[in-house]
Amino acid sequence: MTKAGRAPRSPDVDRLRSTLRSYMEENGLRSTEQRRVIIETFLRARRHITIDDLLALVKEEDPRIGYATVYRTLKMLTAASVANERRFSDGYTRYELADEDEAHHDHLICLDCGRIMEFEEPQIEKLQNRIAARLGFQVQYHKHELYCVCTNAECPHRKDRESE
Amino acid sequence: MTKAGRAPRSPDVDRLRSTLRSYMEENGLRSTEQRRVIIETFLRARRHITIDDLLALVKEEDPRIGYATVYRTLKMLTAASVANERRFSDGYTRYELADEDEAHHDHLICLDCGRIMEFEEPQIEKLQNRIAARLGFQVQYHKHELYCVCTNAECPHRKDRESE
DNA sequence: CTAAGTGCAAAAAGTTTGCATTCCG
DNA sequence: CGGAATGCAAACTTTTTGCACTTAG
Repeated sequence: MTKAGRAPRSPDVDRLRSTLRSYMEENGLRSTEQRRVIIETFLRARRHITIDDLLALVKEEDPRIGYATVYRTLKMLTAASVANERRFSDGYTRYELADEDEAHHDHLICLDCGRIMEFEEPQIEKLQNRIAARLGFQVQYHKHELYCVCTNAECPHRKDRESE
Repeated sequence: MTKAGRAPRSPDVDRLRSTLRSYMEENGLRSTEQRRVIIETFLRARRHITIDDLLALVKEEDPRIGYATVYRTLKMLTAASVANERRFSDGYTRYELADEDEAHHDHLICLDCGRIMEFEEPQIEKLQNRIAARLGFQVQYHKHELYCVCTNAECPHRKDRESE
């Protein structure tokens, strides 16, 4: 439950910044005004943001920044292991900070309102590793998504459900 | 384990045919030569086939059948709950027969050779339902995919792994 | 007959890239 | 300065659709 809903400001941000700094240095990448704005906005943004949504936020700060720069910056963050790409079933690629337990959390997607929540369940991790081992495999990464409807009648997000 | 690898010819095919027949009747849909070829080919094909691959098989039988017809026929099968669409991380939409336990199996994808295997683990089902309930949700459907590498050195499919 | 289905080619929708220009280091 | 980064627009990739023609019922 602790991770449900909006993730708290991650304490990892500092670590991520320094990871990124190293990555950029090692690869001779430059720190530009656009990248700074995009990265700061991304660090502040909600998790699982799409390029379009991030671009909109970025444009509030500097309207001249274009889609391609946001796109390329997110790719850079991904390459630096500071961000992770996620593809849910809505056709968009979404990005999230690659914080510490990134490898261990999964997602619950609300079919009513599109909210995306996170959960962790070590027991499921164990079971899936066991299954893979039994079949002769080792899990490199996984995807576990629960597409749900809200059971709380008072949920303010609940909507468009008269059709049942 | 019993479901690993190629699924056995499902005994559900008869049931699916009749489901489809009803669906088409109820909706005033017609049985055409193209649809018959596409459907028979699909029923015979391996699971998780892409439109392109199915089209190739279909063209062996009748080269004049086009992509759009295969596309629309698979959409029809999906609407009739005879097939299910699956999107893995390779950019293609894949289709599988919606057999009995379709709702309960998940997938293991081999990163070495792209093979897709199935597994079932009722305990994971239970755990995920419990998690959703705790957060105030009910699972409608889910996606659980394990992206793995093969641990069997003799695996004939194993390849392109010298780079580690 | 006529509404449904087909095949083609064009439109969408998202992602990726080429290139002239700008700018960091 | 020189190579890296940017912004635009064009190219791609895969899915979806419009339309004139064909055909099942």
